[in-house]
Amino acid sequence: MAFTIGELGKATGTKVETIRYYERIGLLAKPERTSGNYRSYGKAELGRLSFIRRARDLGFPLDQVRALLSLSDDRTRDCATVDALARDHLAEVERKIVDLTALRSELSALLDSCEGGTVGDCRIIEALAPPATSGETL
Amino acid sequence: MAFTIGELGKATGTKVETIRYYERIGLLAKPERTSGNYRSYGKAELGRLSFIRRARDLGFPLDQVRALLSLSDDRTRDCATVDALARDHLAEVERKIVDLTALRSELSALLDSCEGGTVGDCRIIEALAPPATSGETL
DNA sequence: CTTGACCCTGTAGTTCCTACAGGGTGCATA
DNA sequence: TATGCACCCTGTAGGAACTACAGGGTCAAG
Ligand SMILES: [Zn+2]
Ligand SMILES: [Zn+2]
Ligand SMILES: [Zn+2]
Ligand SMILES: [Zn+2]
Repeated sequence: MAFTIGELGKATGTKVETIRYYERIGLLAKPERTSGNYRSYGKAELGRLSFIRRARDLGFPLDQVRALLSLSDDRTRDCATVDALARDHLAEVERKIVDLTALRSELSALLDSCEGGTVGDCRIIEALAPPATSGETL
Repeated sequence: MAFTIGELGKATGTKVETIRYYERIGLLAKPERTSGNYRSYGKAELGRLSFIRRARDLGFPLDQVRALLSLSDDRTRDCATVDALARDHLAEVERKIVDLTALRSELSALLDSCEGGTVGDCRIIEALAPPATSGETL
């Protein structure tokens, strides 16, 4: 029924240092200690850390995880805030996908255009170098 | 013909602090100084900083930018190394797109499944909470 | 001559961990 | 009992790529 920090880590896929870090920043409460000053965790902490990890896996940053945790405490409240948080995060993920997709096109166009040869002829370098105002070496 | 740091920043879309940062980490050489100890830049620095910025905009991390810069110096060399760098980076971008796309599906499925109501019924919270081993509040 | 925009240095903060260094603790084994 | 060894403790620093002060100088205009 009681875990050491290492066991809690194994159970949740979290490194020991990360758990201590979460404690330091107040995301996890300070747990009880054994006589030998080891942290001692129970089911409640396991649940809380699992929650945190799943939210992190979904890409929520820690401050949003914090918000989700405190929202989830009051089960009678309207879930609109939770949903808004998730919607915001989804929008952010979508923005990143758009950005990266544009990047991918640029990069692959660059790669397609390079035909090998010397750096002097490489289209990738050429694309990076500033527009030739007059013909001299960088 | 000579720019202040602010002018160089405006010309390249770079914050002044970022330029000083690049200098500190050796990505830009220490420029000349005016009598009043202001940094003074010329065309060459403008070109180099533009190169850096474009590479950054394409998502290359600074150490790869550094590598690209030093590769671009020797224009007679084979461009295979440049191309390999770009290919690696493209692969990385593609990995991120895959990850984010999976994330997007998960998030939007979650959002679709929530029908409003209280936090107690919210599917988003439910999906984050650990599998109910017995029915108690977190 | 004063105001304001700009510049200088140096340091600390951001995000989310991760990695030591320099110690204790707990359990098995020889 | 001594000795490993795996694990735990605290506290601090690093890493990526900036960003933001604080506490000053400099320069051009009015
Ligand atoms: Zn987000
Ligand atoms: Zn090439
Ligand atoms: Zn990359
Ligand atoms: Zn909901």
